[in-house]
Amino acid sequence: MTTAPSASPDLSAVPDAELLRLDHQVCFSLHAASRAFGGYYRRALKDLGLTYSQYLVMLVLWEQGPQSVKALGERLHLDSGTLSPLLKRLEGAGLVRRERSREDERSVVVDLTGEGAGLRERALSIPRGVLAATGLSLEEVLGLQDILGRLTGALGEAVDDD
Amino acid sequence: MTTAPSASPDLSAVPDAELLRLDHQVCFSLHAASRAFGGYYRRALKDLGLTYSQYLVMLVLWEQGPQSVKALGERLHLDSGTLSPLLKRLEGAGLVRRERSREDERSVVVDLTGEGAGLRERALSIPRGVLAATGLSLEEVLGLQDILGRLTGALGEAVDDD
DNA sequence: CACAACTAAGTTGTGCACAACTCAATAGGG
DNA sequence: CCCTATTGAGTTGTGCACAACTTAGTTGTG
Repeated sequence: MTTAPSASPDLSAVPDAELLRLDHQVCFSLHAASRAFGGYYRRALKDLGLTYSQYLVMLVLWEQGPQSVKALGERLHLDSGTLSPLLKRLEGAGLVRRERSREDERSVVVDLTGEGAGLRERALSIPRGVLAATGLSLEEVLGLQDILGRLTGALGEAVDDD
Repeated sequence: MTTAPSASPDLSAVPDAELLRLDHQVCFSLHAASRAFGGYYRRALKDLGLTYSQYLVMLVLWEQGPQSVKALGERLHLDSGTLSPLLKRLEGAGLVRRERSREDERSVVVDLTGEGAGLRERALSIPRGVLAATGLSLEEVLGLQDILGRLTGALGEAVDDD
């Protein structure tokens, strides 16, 4: 396959105004897709009494068991300002326990209660529905994940070295 | 090139538990990418005094001129509950004007002030930096947009017919 | 014309995301 | 050993997203 000329234009030759329009399209489509996902989950998770973000936390706990708030935050890219109140709500709902670590009193370990662990059974049917609702093939989903992962990594680095 | 067998497995043969893991990665990677984007823009837009969402609204106004809150909401997939306070803040910052339409007193038309229109010049340099920070080629960006657009559409429909 | 149905904005309440901060516990260097 | 720097959670304040609701204005129908 030869290089398609129109598919890899010299970026520096594209005028600012054109890029502003493109930017509109890109950040908008990402933002919109993320919120559309949120909307789907909001309905799917209503029965379980979970929000989208709470579901993400539960997924980590179901997969990887008890861990500190810090570890959860690293996996989910969230800080304590977001996690602390969220975990409090999960605790209030009886799904998790929070306990100060004995080895390091600064650390709080989050663990599933029996009810929290049991909720996993009811969550098992959700992903198939989501996958169907996306209308994407498995290949497309995997390709999407790959690009999104690289995007997140690159943007994170760009922010780090300010 | 022949079809790669592992790339299109029979989805119904994949166990629920496996999908719960995959699912984690899909919704999570989108969520994470969206927030990483937001983080980049937060810094890039600090000088302009805009948030990410305010920037999206300004992009629409720069491109398409004065329009009702409803029209803005349709373009951005946002409702008045989100837009009303956001527009109030933009008005407070002196970037937009809000005026009741004379033809239809229910409707409020949002228009750029001179200052708001002028801000576009300072925004012109942003997209090039973002594009560079993503580390993606223009083809990948366009492909991403395409998939995200279909995703949003499909999820929206899935939610509509509940 | 009257009045019921609908529509456009705005308000209220809940939850998430994140910056900036506090506080207590720990680790490390002199 | 002390004491300074760092770390882990949590709190506070701001803004976004959205459901549910209110209010005012418009449309359509009998």
